[in-house]
This record gives sequence, structure tokens and C-alpha cells, in this order.
Amino acid sequence: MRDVFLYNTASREVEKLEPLSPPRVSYYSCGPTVYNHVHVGNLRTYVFTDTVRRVLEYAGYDVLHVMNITDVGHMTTDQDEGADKMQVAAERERKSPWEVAEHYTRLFLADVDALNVQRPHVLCRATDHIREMLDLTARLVERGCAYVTPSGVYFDTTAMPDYGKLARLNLSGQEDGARVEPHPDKRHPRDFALWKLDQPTHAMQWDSPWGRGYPGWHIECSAMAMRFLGETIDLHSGGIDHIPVHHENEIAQSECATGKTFAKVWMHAGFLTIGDTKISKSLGNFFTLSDLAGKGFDPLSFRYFCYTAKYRQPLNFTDQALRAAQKTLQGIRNFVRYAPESALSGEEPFVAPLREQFAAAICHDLNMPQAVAVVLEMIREANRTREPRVLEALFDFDRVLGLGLREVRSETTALPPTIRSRVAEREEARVQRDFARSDALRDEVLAEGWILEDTPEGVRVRPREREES
RNA sequence: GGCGCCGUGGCCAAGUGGUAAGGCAGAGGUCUGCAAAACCUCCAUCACCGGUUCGAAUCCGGUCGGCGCCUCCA
Repeated sequence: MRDVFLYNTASREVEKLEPLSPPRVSYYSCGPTVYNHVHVGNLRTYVFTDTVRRVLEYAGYDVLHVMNITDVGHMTTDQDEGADKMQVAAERERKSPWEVAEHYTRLFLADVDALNVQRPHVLCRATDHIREMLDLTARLVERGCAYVTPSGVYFDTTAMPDYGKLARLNLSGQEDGARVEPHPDKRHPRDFALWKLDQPTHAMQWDSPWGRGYPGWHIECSAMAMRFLGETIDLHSGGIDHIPVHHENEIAQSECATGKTFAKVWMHAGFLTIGDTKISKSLGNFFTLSDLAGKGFDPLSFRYFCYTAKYRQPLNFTDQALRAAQKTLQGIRNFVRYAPESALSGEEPFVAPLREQFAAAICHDLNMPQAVAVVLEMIREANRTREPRVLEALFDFDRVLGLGLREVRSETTALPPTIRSRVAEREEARVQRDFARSDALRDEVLAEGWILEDTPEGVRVRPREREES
């Protein structure tokens, strides 16, 4: 097992990972609220999550990964007013909230599958764990950390002496409620709902000891993390925006209920920006994976693109940058595709130090840009020296990269007969030195999506990849 | 008002004390009938000012600029 060093938001330092009971690592990551398509910014976070898991596994840990699907609607504000996101979507699409959840869950999974994001070992829906949430809420009420009002059960943030520790909130300096009027039933503006009671029109309601209602947003993560991973988990991650409210509240309600540390390490992914601005619908920069596909980008190009910056940094999304990523990935694929059989076994001497560099890079807080630079150096060296015996290492690295390189190798590029015959025809023309004819044939074949390359070993035919002309 | 992040070549970016990784784009070359692929070469002194140090992109102070959060948000 190799030591892995991770930046812990809780300490604001890079720390050596010390799991509770190695080699097991319990890992909880926040999943989507399924009321709309996920955009490329969301997807960056899921690629990050998957990378965390892959790196830990590469380092020799046995990861148990749990992710939630938030399929309960929550208020768009923490107020009583405000529409429920799920309900809004349901009305918009003339479906029940359940159908909306099902629909977008399916789309979400299709997207992450396309990105080679491994499915978490446990993918849990909030609506399947109402019992656990009620139990946890009851526990908090019993312990005096929560109070019951006509509008709902609220967590009392003053019951948590170090509330705000994750985000290092300066409670006294904050202008609580400056922008949103807190609910009058709340004793303190930062208190948050564990169970809502006063939304009779809400489409999803369950019975509870306090009356019919539905859970608050934060409670599901605590309840499900504890159910599947125990009261203290090794690692918890999510988007950087979750630090001040969602994760702070998870910590508060979990630790008040158990008296134990909720998560030992907290990791947060930075935003993917467009024009140096966050993604939001109102700015019209809400891109989905299918939007990218429509522009000719391969989903895995996007995955590779995510590796061009450190996960904590904002990553600026531009067409040029994504094209660069796709181009580079195609170069890697070409290498894999055309390396001779002899490259599959054995290893060039220059590979060993690169293996070490690769492992060191990923284990140092997931330095993927550096890891990828090592990969490219290896390929360049293999091409340069014409000593291609690096595929074993490359496929090994791909356990972390998740770029599907092995699949590229085993792809059977079955040539349609019409293409095959024209390739043969072109070969004949070339022998006759009829280059006008030969070039015309090459163009024809290209138009149908096949690239011909003349090599000393003969003509090579490969499918044209997107964005390639 | 509070908390936090960032400013490295045309673009995306790594590097956090020893004289700037990598990719894409661009220029020139090798190879090729021409291409393609591949390889080689070239292309930045790190927003600005001051300080610490033998030495700073990297530490400290300040200035300017950009961004995020404090309200649902990856």
C-alpha cells in the first residue's frame, strides 16, 4: 500500500490519509439532485470523485464508495416560500416528482457511464431512507439538539459549540438573514430544517412522529452515510460550494447525534468555469455532455480535459482547451492502436522511473496534470526510441485515468466492404503512380469517416475521430 | 460587511525557496509521390511595487485586476 496525501478542507492542509481500519477506506460523496440535466460543471465533480476512488484503489486501498441521489424536492430557499425544485420540474414536464427523479437519474447515470465514472458501490436514493432520516432526527430531538415547531423540526446550531468549523465561518461577522428573511420559527437564522411539516401541497410526504412532511436537504447524507459506512467515515467529498452550508450542517447534525467525528477527511472539487464565471442557467452557459457531443467532442475527451488542472483549482472551459484535450487523447489512442503486438509484454528500462513518477503524482493530492505529463513523456519516449514496450504500464496507469485505453486496443475496426475495396483500389492506383486517382479515393474514404495513412509497412486505415478532419 | 480562491507564453495549465512540466495552437525541419502519423528544433522570467534571502514565480507587506461563497447550486 502506498501512502496517499490529500488536502483536507477541515485542516486546510495536505495530510497523509490514515483510514480508521486500513486497507479499507469508507468514502461518501455527494451526488446529484435529480430535477434537471447535469451540466459539465457537475460532471467535473463526478470525474473528480471517481478519480479519488481510482487513486486510492491504485494505491492499494479497498474503497467502499457510497453516493446519494437526492430525489426529494427541497425548497429553492430555506424559507417557507419558494418553490420546490422537484415540483417545479414536475409541473414543467407534466410528470410526477417520482417520474422526474427517475428520468433524470437515468440521464445522470448515462452521462457518468459515458465518462467511465465507476458506479459507486452503493448508490442510495433519499426516498429509500426516510426511516433512517426520521431516526436520526428523533435522536437529535432527544438529545436536545433540535426543536419541534409547527413548521418543522429544526436543528439548533447553537447546540454545536464549534458550528462553522469546516468553513471557518465567522459567525459574529456574518450578516445573517441579510439577503433572506429567516423563517420565524427558527430560533437562530442559521438553524436548518431536519423535517418540514408545513408544506401540504408538497407532492412527496411521509408520516413522522411530528406529522406528515418531508426531510430537510442535509439530513439524507448524514443518515445514509451512517447507515452504509458507520458513524465515522474516512473520506467525504463534494463540490466546493457545499462547504459552508451543506457539509457544515452534515457535520453539525451527525456529530451532535453521535458525539463522534463525522468525517476524517473532507475533499472539495473546484468549479469548472466558463469565461472565468461559474455555470448558471441565467448566463446561458449551461452545457451538458450531449451539448459537447453535438460539438464533436467525445465524452472521454472531457474526462481527459478534467485532468488538465488540479481538482481544487477552477478549470476554465474553452473550446480551444477542450479541443486540445481531445487532440491529446487521440494521440494517446493512436499510440495504443498502432503499437505492435510485441509492445504488449515486457517493459523498456525507461518505464520504471516513470511508473514511480506517475504514482507519486497521483498520490500527492491527485496531481493529475503531472500524472498525465508522465504518460505523455512515456509515449514520446516509446515513439522516439521505437521501443514500444510500454503498454503494460500504460494500461496500468489507465486504471486511474479511466480513458478506456485497453478498449481502444481491442476495438475491432471492421472495414465496410465498400471501404475495403476502395482502399485496395487506391493501393493499385498508387502502384501505377496514378496519384490523382489515389488522392481522390483517399478523399472519398475520408468523407465516409476513414483516415488512410501510408506507412512503410503499408496503408493503415483508422476511423476518423470527432473534430478531426 | 464576513469567509475564501486566483492572476505563469495565443489557449488550457503544473510547479510553492535554487535560475519556468505537459498539452493544444504557431514557425521551421526529418520522413512521405503528396498527405497523415511520429520524431526533432524554436516560441514565457511567472499582474505590479517594496521587503526577507547568497538565491523567489514560489515567503512577507502593499497595489491593481478577476472570481467564488455568505440564498438553491458541483
